[in-house]
Amino acid sequence: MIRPPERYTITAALPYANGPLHIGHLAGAYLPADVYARFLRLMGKDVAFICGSDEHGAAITVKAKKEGLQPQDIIDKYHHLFEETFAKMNISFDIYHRTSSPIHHETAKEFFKTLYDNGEFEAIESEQYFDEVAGQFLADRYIIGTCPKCGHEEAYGDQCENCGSTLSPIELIKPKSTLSGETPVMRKTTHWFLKLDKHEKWLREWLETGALDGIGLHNVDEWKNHVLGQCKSWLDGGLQPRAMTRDLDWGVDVPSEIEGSEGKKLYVWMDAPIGYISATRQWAEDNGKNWKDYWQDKKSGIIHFIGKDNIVFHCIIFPAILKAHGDYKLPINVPANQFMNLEGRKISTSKGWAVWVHEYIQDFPDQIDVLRYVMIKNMPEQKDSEFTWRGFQDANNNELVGNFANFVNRVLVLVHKYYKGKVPKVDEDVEIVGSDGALMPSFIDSELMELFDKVYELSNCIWEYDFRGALQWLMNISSWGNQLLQSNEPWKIQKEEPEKVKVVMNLCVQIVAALSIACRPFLPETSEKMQKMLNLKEIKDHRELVNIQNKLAAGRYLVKAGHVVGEPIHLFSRIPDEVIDAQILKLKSATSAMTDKKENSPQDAENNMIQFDDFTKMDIRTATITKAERVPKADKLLKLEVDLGYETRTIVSGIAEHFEPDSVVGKKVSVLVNLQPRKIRGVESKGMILMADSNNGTLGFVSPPEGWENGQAIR
RNA sequence: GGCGUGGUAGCUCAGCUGGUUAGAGCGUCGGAUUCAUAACCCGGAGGUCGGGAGUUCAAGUCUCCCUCACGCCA
Repeated sequence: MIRPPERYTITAALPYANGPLHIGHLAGAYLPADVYARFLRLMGKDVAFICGSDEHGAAITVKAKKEGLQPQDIIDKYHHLFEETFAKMNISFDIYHRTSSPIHHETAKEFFKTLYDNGEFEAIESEQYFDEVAGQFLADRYIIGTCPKCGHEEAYGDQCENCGSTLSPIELIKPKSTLSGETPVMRKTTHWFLKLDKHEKWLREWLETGALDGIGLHNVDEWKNHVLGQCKSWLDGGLQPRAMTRDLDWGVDVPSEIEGSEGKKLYVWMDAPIGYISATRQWAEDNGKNWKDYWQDKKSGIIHFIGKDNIVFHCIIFPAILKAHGDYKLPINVPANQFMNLEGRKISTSKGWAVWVHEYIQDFPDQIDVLRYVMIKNMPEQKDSEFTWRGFQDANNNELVGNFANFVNRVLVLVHKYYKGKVPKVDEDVEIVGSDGALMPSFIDSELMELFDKVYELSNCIWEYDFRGALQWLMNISSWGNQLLQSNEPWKIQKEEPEKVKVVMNLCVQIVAALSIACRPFLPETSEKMQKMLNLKEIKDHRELVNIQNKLAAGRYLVKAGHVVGEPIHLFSRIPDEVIDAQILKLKSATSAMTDKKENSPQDAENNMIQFDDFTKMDIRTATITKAERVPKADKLLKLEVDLGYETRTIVSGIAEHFEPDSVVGKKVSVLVNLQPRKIRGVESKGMILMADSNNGTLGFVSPPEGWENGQAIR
């Protein structure tokens, strides 16, 4: 018998700080972790919910180089974007930390040193490609060359995108460094390898039985199939020593006390998961807690929420590291989610096929809970799942508006109408119609038991990481409320049977009150609104769900008779077709823009030669912007008037996200004047303003020198 | 290529250790209703469970082969 923990350490995968978050990230790790953490708090548990930015590694250095920035600039940009995005999505981290912080470097180094001292490492020398111009060793993906299998000339060191075969850098014909363009040379390097093979035996026992040295630590039945399957597959293949260091210039240093540490950094899978620990330390320091309680105490349970691509690292490598250190507890579960697809295709950052969370927040600022709802409803818990904008619209309009918000609204409206907002006192012996229909008489106490059962079922689903199931119970409760109203029809019997109506309405108020707490793990903002609407005291996220279950089980009411509820407001509103159409359009134009960009990269420019005549066909003129206004219902478009000297004309330009209308009036610009006119959002655009596009998404006008006349030819 | 996970109604998904007419939500069709954001409520139609073979008195649920998707590894 394994005792449930008293204290929980909940971690969500550290997002890598080199690009924004999309909905797949939310559905995969952050929302399930948040639902669980919020639920645990409502169940009265001690919770540390930990996350932070993963800020090291070659990809960040390379991105910085490409954009002419420092790595620090990149990580700051994304760290702050992540922080803001999570805050707005109401992900309730106790701390959102970062691996570039001193406390993390210190913790990670200490960890490495301990493992080193414990003799867990083995130094192995190997040869790797080295870029002599850039002065560094090259990660596999920063080497390109000709694929030995299909002859594709731009295969990466780890994979050929043309034929899909996996490669090693040594196989590439004519390898080239993507950093300098030079041919790299082989050079010897030494790294420290974790002797994973040594840990195979106990890992197998632990993963297969949930026990370590015969002592049960967790129940394997609670682990997901695909997680165990993946781990078993690794174990069956035999574990090999694995490098825990890299030749990099951006990361946590190998402790200087160790001989040969110069230029070596910790491997990301040593670095990032320790980020969970260092974040906990920081949080404990800030809040007067003892961090060891959350990582080393028997009464604590560690749970890692991650996506399926991270399974072996969290179930094998990190546990091995923790055990090798000696002081740490192992996770009691790693409920990895699968992936979320978008409109029938895989989400792809490079192809622009994604819904960015920060953009959603901009486009739907008052509908944060709607995204949370739809993400949880379609959470890829057991298999890859699917997000569609139509599905999003349907779920909002039919389930959140039609079922949930509608029930809450009709209850409050009726309570105001019949009792001026005062919850009526009831005679418990008055019979009402049960939700099963006209022939099933019932009483309020048995219906309150029914409410208890439903809330209990919902809780149970969450304990089992079945968040979709839990969400269905939530909707089941409000649907049941709608049925109760429908079968009793207060609006028909209020005159003849006011006592019966009192019972029905009182019951419905209890249901709404229960919903306001039960919905909180999923829909925190809605919970808040409902509490205010009901005039109940603020939720402190401590034991509220336990309390209502106790009350209901004891046959007590959640809201007392005589309590006055506030005015009803609409919790959700319908989303019209146009809004959805616009999102679908945005998605499609983002992908095609991405494809265009790729085709027009400088490397490709040589292959896309045009003739001189092609150029002379273009009539480009100097001009001045005389008027500018936003195009209604279009985020990106400005309607401009430009003075060409010989005439003024209207041009619609997609620069509204970069410039305020007022700021562009008077600007000297270059205009392509003989472009085929086109109607954009109902406005005829005659010509195009030339813009310079930087890589980091800013635009600048291509302007003639100061004092130049309008209408002059540019050639 | 090897391994893992999955392929169930139009859509999104549940179906534990094999056992009565395979479930839910949404959509659809029909009906009823007006307290409510044309929301709600009731009812019907619709799957033989990716394909094939096998084990069994009995298979979506076990075995084998094939196939498709995704992931991990080489």
